[in-house]
Amino acid sequence: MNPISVLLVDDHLVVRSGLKALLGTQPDIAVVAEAASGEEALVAVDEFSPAVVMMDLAMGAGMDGIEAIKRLRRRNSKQAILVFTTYDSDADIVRAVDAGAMGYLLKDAAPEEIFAAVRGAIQGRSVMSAPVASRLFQQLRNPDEVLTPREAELLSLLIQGLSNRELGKRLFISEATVKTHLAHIYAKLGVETRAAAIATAIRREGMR
Amino acid sequence: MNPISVLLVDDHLVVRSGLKALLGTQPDIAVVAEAASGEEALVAVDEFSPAVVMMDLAMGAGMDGIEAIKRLRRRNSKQAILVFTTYDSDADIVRAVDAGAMGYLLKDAAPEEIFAAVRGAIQGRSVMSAPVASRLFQQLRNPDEVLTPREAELLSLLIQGLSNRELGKRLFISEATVKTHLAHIYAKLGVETRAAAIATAIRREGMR
DNA sequence: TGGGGCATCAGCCAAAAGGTTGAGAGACCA
DNA sequence: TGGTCTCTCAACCTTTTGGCTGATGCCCCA
Repeated sequence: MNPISVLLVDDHLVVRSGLKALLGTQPDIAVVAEAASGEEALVAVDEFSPAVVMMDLAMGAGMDGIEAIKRLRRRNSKQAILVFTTYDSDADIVRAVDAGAMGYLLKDAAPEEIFAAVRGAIQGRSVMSAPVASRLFQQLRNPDEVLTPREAELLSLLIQGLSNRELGKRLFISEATVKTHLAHIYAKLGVETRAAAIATAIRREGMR
Repeated sequence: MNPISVLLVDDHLVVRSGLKALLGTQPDIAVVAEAASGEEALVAVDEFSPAVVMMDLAMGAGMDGIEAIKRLRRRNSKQAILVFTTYDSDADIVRAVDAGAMGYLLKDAAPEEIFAAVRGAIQGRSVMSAPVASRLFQQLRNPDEVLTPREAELLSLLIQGLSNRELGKRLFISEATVKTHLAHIYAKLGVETRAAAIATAIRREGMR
């Protein structure tokens, strides 16, 4: 049986070589190529046709991981794509799955978890880190936590640091309405203050 | 000549093993121990007395890198401490240098840069990544905008969404003092509200 | 046709945050 | 030794925010 060929995509050299060293301990897994950006990843896939692509999402410059996943998917290529990243933001998870990722691993995952994900990927099994899975389940269980379009619009201005008065002017609504929306947003985000909402939104939701 | 003994501190296994593999290519550098948290780092320093400690700042749980650096410094230990982290926020840099770090490297640094930093560290030379250096230079040009260590510490908690009361409790100071610090931070960041400060800090400073 | 969700607004009150001024203690440095 | 910086705290006042209740109009859809 041939070993499973893997392409590593991460802009950090140390992460790539760490992952390579780790995967190298498994006889049935072989790292055949590395890439430091989305662009490089596309080229490497063409050249090496790996069975599995392990992809970081946040790449320093150029094409990010999500975009790279989308482009790979658009080619009808048969690689299984695993996201391997540091953060488990709801927005990132949703976007990655939507783009066509097969699994979602966090960088602090145990080695066995990583091996299992690679082996599972080529069999069409979806493996994800526990925190990631629990976030997904939570979203399924609590659909009420989804922001309405107007709330999302307000939130996107809120995280710019605007006051209630400014939000009202910008959205052509009264301060009272702003406060109503904010109360709903806080409830959905599970916070009590505007400061926490901003912090949570920027981090957890990946908003900028 | 004995090789330079190095302790790696990072909560991510792949980063540790990547860094270990990288440093292993240099005959004059030897990784003698690894730690996954601040607590482990303190124990490992006692046990192995490394010449250089490479420390991540954001540790998943428990004591963070800054606190670990402070405690090492308090012991009069002679280790040179290098920060090795993903982000180059002004506040983190200020806090790390203040805590007693010898150098500040980013995880996407070139191997040569990392080797040079380790070798420089034991000679008392301070080596830092280019983006970090340029931030420091910019701070030198605009000294009025540089946060003091205490302000940086406060800001790092502020962007977690804490209230004034919580900030006070966490830092063992009164709310009055918190408000004084906040006023100074706002002035330095060029904002007027806490919301804007959080938004600015997270974006401009790359803070998380 | 009657809910239900969404967006809008008002008023009231309590809590939190922000602006200002002033001040003391300790560190550092010229 | 005097000046400057940092960190600490207080009192006072204004503005902003948050919590609550209740209400209207609209649209969709069962």
